[in-house]
Amino acid sequence: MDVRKGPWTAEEDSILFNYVNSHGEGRWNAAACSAGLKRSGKSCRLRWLNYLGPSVKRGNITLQEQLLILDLHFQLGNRWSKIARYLPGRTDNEIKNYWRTRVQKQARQLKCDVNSKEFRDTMRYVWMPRLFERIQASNDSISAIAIDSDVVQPPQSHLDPTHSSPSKSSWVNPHVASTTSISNSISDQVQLQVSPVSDVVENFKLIGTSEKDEMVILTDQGYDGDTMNELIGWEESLENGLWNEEDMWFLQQQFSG
DNA sequence: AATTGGTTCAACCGCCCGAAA
DNA sequence: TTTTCGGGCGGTTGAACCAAT
Repeated sequence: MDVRKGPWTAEEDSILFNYVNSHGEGRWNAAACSAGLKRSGKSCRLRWLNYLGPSVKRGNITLQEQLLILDLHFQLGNRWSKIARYLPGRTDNEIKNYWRTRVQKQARQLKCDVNSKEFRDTMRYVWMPRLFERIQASNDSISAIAIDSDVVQPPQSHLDPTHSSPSKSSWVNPHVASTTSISNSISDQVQLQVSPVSDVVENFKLIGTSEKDEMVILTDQGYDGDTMNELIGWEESLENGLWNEEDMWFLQQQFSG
């Protein structure tokens, strides 16, 4: 039998959307047949979970979400579906794509392995703290999230005419933190909306005060002068969103002395 | 205006696991 | 106990898009 592959049409989307809405999820092979879709059950499941599902959140990954992804990847590795559970509305596919297109790209530009100590330390002691600072400085601050902490992303879909753009501060699921065993991490700070106390954030506080001592922290992580120079001279990074001009200024303040 | 090279992301593939037959 | 099947997962691909030349 002929099974269609490739991009889904609006008509196929509509058929699957209506079918799942009236029959529920699961039994995807049977669903594909019953709905009259010339698609594999797998393809239907994927389309629903990654695109059509009412909880799928669209739009750019926020600073908070970036921070969560980095922190969770530290703890869980490439367990995309597990990471996705901490980011309501985001799919494992989306997170995996973010990691591959943004994070791995940074490693390539630094000419180091994404799993190397150098790169992991760069993330942990430079990139993540800067993200955290930017979150605090922006309107997306954690205090703002705390105000909205009881707001969970409402169901939405591109097929739903009432669909509105996601609220910037409504992605936090207050139920997640209570079910996670991950502790003392940024994910907890964000999920629980409490004041920052994690190791990473503590280190950031130290680094962020621009005191000379903090260079010790960084050099203790194994950076030599050349590596630091590469970091500082890494101006292409300005263009891809991970570092902004303020970041580069910050790095220069920290490392050029 | 056409071409080229890089980036993004939706979709597929292959493997694995657990439940049911 | 073995086989089959549905579903989940991580890795990979390729079309669409965009910016630079």
